[in-house]
Amino acid sequence: MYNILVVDDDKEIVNAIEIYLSQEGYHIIKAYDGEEALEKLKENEIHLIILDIMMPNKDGIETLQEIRKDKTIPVIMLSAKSEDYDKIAGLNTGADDYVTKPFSPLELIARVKSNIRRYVDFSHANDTNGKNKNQKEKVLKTGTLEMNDETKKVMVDGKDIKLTATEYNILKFLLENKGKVYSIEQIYENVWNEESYGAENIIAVHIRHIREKIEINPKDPKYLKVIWGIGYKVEDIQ
Amino acid sequence: MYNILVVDDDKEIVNAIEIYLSQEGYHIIKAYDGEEALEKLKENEIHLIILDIMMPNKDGIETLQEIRKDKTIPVIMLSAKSEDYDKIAGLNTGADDYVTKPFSPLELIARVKSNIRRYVDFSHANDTNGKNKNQKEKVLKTGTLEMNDETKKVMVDGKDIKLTATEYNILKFLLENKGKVYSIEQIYENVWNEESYGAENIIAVHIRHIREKIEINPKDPKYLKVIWGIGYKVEDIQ
DNA sequence: TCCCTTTTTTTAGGAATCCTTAATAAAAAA
DNA sequence: TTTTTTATTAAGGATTCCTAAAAAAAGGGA
Repeated sequence: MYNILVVDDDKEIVNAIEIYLSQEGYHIIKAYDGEEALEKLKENEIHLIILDIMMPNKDGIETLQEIRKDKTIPVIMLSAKSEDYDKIAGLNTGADDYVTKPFSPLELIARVKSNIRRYVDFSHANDTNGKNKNQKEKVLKTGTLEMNDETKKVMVDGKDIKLTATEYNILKFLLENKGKVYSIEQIYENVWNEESYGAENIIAVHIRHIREKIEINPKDPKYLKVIWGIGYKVEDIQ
Repeated sequence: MYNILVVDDDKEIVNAIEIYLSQEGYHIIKAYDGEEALEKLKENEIHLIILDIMMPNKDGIETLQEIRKDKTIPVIMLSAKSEDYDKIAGLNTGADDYVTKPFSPLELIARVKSNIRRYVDFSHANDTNGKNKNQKEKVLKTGTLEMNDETKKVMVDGKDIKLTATEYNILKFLLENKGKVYSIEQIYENVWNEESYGAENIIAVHIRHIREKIEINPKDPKYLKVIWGIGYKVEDIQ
């Protein structure tokens, strides 16, 4: 079975997580600060890490950066509700997912399962060719539209495009899944990490802004297309 | 259908909740304190729990902690007005959601549905073999008719077909069950997720539209056939 | 901290597209 | 032929999407 490293200075939370996840058949290894986490990571074979952001000694973001120097295992960040700055910082430094406290046990379980599945699926899928798919593709591309997720630069026809954070995230999500059609709800839930609740126009507005920036003729989009009654997609162009 | 355990010492509230939720097709099991709740939980297969925080004998938080020792089903906490301390305490001890009293029936129903959708529908689907059973086959096919449910593309003889959302859903339903014959009522109920109520022509109209798009000769359909007096089917062709 | 700028969300109106209804025609069964 | 069932057609009414602009929130610099 899989070993999960749980890192949080709040012992109650660590214990609670242990209860939830061990019921699902995972084996839990605990750490209470960043330093300890790095030690445990060396000593054990870990398949996934749950990492709190606010911690003494070495906080979650620093710890994550250390981890990422030589590991690509999935990391789920834990952050207190309102510190969404941390969310972004965490995600930009290599987290695979995040969960806000207080969190629902089932949500945590779902995310753990999903991240493990993705990780395991990918690592089995590509023994043959040299490229490691665990390292997510950093440059996303369709037609003449390019997005470099490391530098956060977006280009169309070789020209720089300046997107806002939200616009970037929406485009990134659709570009990572180019060709596939997603409903407004799905887009919202994937980009905001929250349940969508009547947030339909928000997407429409951002879509329009993105189109204004990446499309030659926003009224007849080449990349960001609507599938009437179903959702949106980014066209997959060779 | 789903069984919901409702726990509150106020019988009126329990009865009110029963009325709301049974109208939505849920089966309600009642308990009036924490001890009773734990008993009912042992005796029945419960899919979701609605749990009041303030109760005699054993309060909601204690009860929740007991539950969490060996169950991971979704729990929605009920808390009086503004005691948001309880909310947080409840969530940190493993609640998945909470609703404050007084609550609107619609809000409660929405949260129940959302929690069941997120955590119950999917959880049992992929235990046995590697493949997720909920993940239906992505590409549906019969003869030269192909449907890709990820890209929402439909092709006949290699040519793109543009269907509307409803047409797509009808064809998808019949294609997922190719060869089988469904009555107009069954098609309506499966595609609209509502009781069919004399809405017979609707299907006929859509069927005609689909035929116009996918059939060479709509009057003598090759794929979408009528079984006179019984219903429609999509022919299963190798 | 406050102010200014930028970004995000909300609101509202209009436009495009699709769904449903209803009426009639055609086909199959009785 | 009569009855029942399905097919066809066309027009409102309803959805869904687009657009603009203003309000609200977030970010940045003094």
